[in-house]
Amino acid sequence: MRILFMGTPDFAASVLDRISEYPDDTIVGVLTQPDKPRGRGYELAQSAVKKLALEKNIPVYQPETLRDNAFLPELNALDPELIIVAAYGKILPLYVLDYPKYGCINVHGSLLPKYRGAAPIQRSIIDGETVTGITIMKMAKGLDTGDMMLKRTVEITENDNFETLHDKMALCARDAVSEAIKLIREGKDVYEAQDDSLATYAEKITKDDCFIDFDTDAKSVHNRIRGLSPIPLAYSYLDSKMIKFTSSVIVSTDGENAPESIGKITAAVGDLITVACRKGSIGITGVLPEGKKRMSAADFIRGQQDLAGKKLTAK
RNA sequence: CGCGGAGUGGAGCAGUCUGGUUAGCUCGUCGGGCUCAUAACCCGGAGGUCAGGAGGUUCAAAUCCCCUCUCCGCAC
Repeated sequence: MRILFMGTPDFAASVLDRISEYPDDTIVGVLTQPDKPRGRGYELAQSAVKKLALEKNIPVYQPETLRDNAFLPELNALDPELIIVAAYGKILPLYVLDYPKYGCINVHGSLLPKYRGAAPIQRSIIDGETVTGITIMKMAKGLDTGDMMLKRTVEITENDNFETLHDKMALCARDAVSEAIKLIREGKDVYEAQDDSLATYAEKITKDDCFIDFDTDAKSVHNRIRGLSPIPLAYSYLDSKMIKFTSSVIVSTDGENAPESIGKITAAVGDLITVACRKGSIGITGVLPEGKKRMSAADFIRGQQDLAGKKLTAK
């Protein structure tokens, strides 16, 4: 089958890595987001998918826009029979969706119709979910609203963070996609409509999402920290400097704390910085201070004086 | 040339603004002691050309000036 792949981040690259190995299929091309000046010094950065595609000598296309038939000439030339989309980051116009004989298949990182949108993996951890999964669906006009073809569940353990869950999801996604391709090839693909009334949305993670409000229970704080680790990382401010948290443990879930002590560092001993939440307290085990490198709580404590008693604040 | 922080014994930091005795702290490490025992405690030791430049200023530079390299945070 002639397959056109569309995707951008790591998650998508993992899927591409798998399907590009199948002898029965040919990846005729890859669409990914254009290189953009990113990072310190505004250096041009290539997407994970682009890097992989270049390694595998797959033609890469990086159109700024697909609208107004902008990609139609290339589409005609590539003539894909199936389009597979995984976190591409652009809306596909109808002329693209309708082109391939077998349609456009999307790999999404949640059990739809829950967590439609850009950041399902992070959001599911932040919300404290214990199960999530991969859904393969036929793409429709709306955002992640298409009819579903197959689902695979993935367990979220208490110690999963964005990275570990992401990796599990990526592995699962590769399997799901290859199975989907097989079903399509055999004509055994069947679809089920989503129940829109159960839909929830996992919006893109913003800076506001990363700020930790300790005025909540310890578990929520922990979920936020792990859901955003190792990137972009949850943060707060200590002595007017930003400090991010790379990992944490729940110290206690009980005990209401007085409003004035919320966010206060109650202890900084060994490898644990204990912070009071509204309910219970959280133990920070890894930090990234502004201008510094990632380090363990123990290292941070060593270099600080009188950590205990200080307060984590909003700016 | 987007903004900013930082390079000091193995680790994390202080000292730099207001140059000047043996470069300090919390750990780690090595040796010894105490102890039924210990990651605890006590004593002692090793380990640094203060990122680099046979640069500049000075009687004197980790500290002030210049150049290079590297790392990092923000923003995008």
